[in-house]
Amino acid sequence: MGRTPCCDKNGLKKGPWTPEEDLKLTNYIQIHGPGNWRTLPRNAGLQRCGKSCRLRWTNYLRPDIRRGRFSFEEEEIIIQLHSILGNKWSAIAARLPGRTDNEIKNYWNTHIRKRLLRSGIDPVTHAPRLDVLDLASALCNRSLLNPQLLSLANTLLLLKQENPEILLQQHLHRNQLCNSQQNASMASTSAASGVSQMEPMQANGQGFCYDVLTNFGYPNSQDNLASCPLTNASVSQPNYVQCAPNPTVSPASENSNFQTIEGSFGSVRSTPLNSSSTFINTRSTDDERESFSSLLKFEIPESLNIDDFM
DNA sequence: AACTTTTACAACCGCATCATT
DNA sequence: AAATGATGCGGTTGTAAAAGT
Repeated sequence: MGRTPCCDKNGLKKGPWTPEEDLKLTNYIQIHGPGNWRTLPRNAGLQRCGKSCRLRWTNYLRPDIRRGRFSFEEEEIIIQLHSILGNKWSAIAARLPGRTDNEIKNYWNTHIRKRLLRSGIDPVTHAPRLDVLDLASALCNRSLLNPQLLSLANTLLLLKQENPEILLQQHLHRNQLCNSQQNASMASTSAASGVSQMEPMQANGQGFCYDVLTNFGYPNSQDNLASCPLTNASVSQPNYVQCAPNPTVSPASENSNFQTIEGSFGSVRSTPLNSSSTFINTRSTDDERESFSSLLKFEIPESLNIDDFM
């Protein structure tokens, strides 16, 4: 379909907005409300195109915008939502009141993405980066990863490419199991302590349950979120895969707090159900966030230039 | 102190989608 | 049904500030 430019660019100003322009736009919208962006700049006495006005308003001037740095809880939510929604910034922003899609997108690209990369997590798939990890392992001349995990991950990658339906079935089945496990866990925790530390993750009974399988399989599935507005409390930890510090496979009995991928996948660790989420969520500074990253069981050596893999 | 590089984020651009005629 | 307009979205760019040399 033919589509004309949103405005005649001749004579219209571009670039950063001045306080005077902001004032004009704000005053006009306070009186007439937002909308009619094509005619708004002329009526408001602005030498801008409507699109520019709309963006300035929605991304900066809107009174309900929550400015300032992102809290750790917000960051967690963003990571979790991104693992499911992908780069659907507006959908993510819709679940973070006061934050704009542009702001989230920028924050992702400048902070979160880099942090995930440093932690050996692929920011697109949210899965461990096998290329980096393999190389890191080789450089360090020691096995950082459970070889069975690497083998499993490779298998999953192949499965994803060749027959994604299998992973979907596994994923659906696993979510059911996961929910029941979480409910059971909450019940037992509550019974033992009287106060459940898991409660925030499961407050709505629809707690998230992400793992390697989920993210290898369907990072963009939106089904679970369509009718599920998130609160800080309803989001669990990111799906960092914890790898055994030594090459031997830890017996499941030693790590009962780790779920196993059922069926043929054996004892690969996944999202811890009752680990340190409470502890983590109390942290907020950059250094502290970095220390959270250090909780990961594998690390990328300094000698490895992550940028080469970006 | 001067210059260069990096970082952070506001703003722009082009395309997609929905609404209206 | 097709054409057009309005708005929204996501990728990308530009630039000021901060950090490094």
